[in-house]
Amino acid sequence: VTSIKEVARRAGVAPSSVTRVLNGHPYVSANMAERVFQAVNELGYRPDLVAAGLRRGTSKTVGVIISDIINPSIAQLVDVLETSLRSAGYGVLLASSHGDPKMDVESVFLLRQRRIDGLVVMCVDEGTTELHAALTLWGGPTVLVDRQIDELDDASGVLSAHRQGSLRLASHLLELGHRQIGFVDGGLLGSRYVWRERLAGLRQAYDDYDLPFGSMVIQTPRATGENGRRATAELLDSDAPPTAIVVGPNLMLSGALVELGRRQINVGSDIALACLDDVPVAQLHQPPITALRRDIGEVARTAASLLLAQMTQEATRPRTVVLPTELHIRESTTTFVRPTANDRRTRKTPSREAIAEGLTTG
Amino acid sequence: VTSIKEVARRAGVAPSSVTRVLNGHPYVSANMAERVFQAVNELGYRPDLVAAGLRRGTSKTVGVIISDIINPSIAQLVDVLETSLRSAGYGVLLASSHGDPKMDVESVFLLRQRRIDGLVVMCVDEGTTELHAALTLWGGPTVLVDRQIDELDDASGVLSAHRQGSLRLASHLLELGHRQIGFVDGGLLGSRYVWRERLAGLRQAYDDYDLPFGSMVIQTPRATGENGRRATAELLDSDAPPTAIVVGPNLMLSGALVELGRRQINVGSDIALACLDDVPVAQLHQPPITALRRDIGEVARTAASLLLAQMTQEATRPRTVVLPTELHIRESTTTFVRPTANDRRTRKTPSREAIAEGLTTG
DNA sequence: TTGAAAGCGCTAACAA
DNA sequence: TTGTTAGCGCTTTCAA
Repeated sequence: VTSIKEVARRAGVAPSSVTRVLNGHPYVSANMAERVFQAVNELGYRPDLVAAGLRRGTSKTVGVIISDIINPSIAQLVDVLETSLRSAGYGVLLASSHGDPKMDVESVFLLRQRRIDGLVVMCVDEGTTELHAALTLWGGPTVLVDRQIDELDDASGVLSAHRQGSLRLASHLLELGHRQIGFVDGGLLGSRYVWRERLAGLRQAYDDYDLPFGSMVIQTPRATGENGRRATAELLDSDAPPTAIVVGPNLMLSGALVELGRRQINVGSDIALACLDDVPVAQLHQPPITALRRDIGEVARTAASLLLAQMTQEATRPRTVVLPTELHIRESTTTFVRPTANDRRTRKTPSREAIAEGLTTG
Repeated sequence: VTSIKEVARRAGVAPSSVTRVLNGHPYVSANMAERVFQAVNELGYRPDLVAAGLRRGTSKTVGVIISDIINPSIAQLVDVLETSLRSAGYGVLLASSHGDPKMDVESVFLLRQRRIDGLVVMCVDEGTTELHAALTLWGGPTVLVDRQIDELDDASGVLSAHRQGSLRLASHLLELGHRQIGFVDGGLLGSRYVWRERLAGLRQAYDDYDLPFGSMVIQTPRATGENGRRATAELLDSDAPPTAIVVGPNLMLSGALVELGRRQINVGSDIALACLDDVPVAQLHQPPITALRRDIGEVARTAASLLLAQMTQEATRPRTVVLPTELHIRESTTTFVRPTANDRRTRKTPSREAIAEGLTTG
């Protein structure tokens, strides 16, 4: 309500001088600075960032496109992202697509209309040409999180090494003698990149052991508890039920645990179970559940810093950073009586790091 | 990048005419409208909402202050809120406090600087005078969700009938013969209103049955799985261990289940268990867990519509709406062998609706 | 070191 | 029915 003019009038100076004082212009007399500060305090003046942005050509606002905030991992990402960006003076404009790829596209347009300085993309489907077109049209600083768009060459990216993680987890299970691995994840509405990489790692593990691909893979549209439960039931009811199950995080894991509980199948002793994200429940569960861990906070902080670099430094080239995934082996897979002990074999290639990616690429 | 001037030039009209066409001004010739639309399409023009907002004095943006988006209930609220507001043409600026009441206050100032048209408050601590001062200074359309600030008389509110729900749940347990009820919730960093009301309902239930208050109440600072587990352990290790446990949602519930599992205490047969929110796990669990349900989507939609009413209709008085809570009784409480059958008694007042609040108040 | 003036992109009042 | 003009609140030349 109080504008810069009122402050100027009260301090007996010109509006431009108020700006100079507040923005730390080098040439201001101590006398004027003091008068301005006093007026500012008396009036409780806070500059209008929208007006300033219009003039400066920068809004100090970042758009964040998310597929579905109900997913706790995404919620955490948004949380840390907001913290990092806020401390750099940026506000976060949120656009959720609720699992609808069309909203991904519309969000890009809407955020662009709001003059965002940068964009973080955690969309539903990064594979549509409409989205590629919209992002190209936008053309500003962009970071893709756990998504890959080859058609977009001037965007930064933060990826987790899902393929490597999946490979390690599957190798762990194959090493223990498992041959039938059930694989349940909510991939249809979510990142294509993550799904593709996880599956590739799984395939590679069988390949490394010179075994035929023995996984039954179920991809659910949404990562809900009911879908997790149903997919688990489907696995258990199949002709060749798995001796080990790998399941997506959060509600999917809960759903799987519920179905196993109903059938009185004990995790660890009757079946091996592992989770694709190291969520709290995995650690709390008795027995503790083997899981892949990635540092979501670091993913978010990296995304923020890549974006800030692009927004503040003109010359910054977009970069893609791949962050590591760790396998945390716990009792849910280690206490299992070896299912096919007579068929033990070792990896044909000695190094399990064969496909390890470099941690950063230009 | 393309401004209204370029559109005007291409269409051979004045900029103001472009505005008129795009904003549906009544007096525009079909001829001009067509030329403008064509130019708009050719250039892919989308008006700059920031500039329009500066001129109009309205930003079509709403600020949302949240305590912690990690909480799935809050995530869902934000999700539905965003949907409702977006379809009314508003963008959502998110400000998370990460459990720090000071950030609540700072967020109000920051959002104000960004010229928001309205504010949704789901802050960490609605009880500080600093926040009251900041909100009063802001003075625009405001909706408090599950929070109550008496000092603020021109804000709308959406509340859930937590007291009534808690009363019903506790009555249900007392009716079954339980006398020692363990009560675990993460209230310290979160809404004072919710905590206060839930506790009041619990107290009232004992009162209605003319029984001495027999609950052991544990308030954890954050609603984490580990805190839920630890509080449950504390209850079970106490001198008078409870025969029934009431626990907060999500991770708190998971934590409680874990601790009971570790001790081989079977839910339903060895102990009664109920949850303060009807989260998916409560329904999936075997046996299904008795829970209080509120429609979070409706809470969010109500908040959105109250805010929209205040933002669009000048004369709208702020309102507070109380939405119902339902008790869903499931096997986790009904299969329990009555713990103190020799001490059965009925409620002294016949109506359990004694404290039922009216569903809406001015 | 400070003030006056112009302008960011849009819209609304006024004039034609 | 349409064009011209002024101005939202701020910042940035330019001039003093």
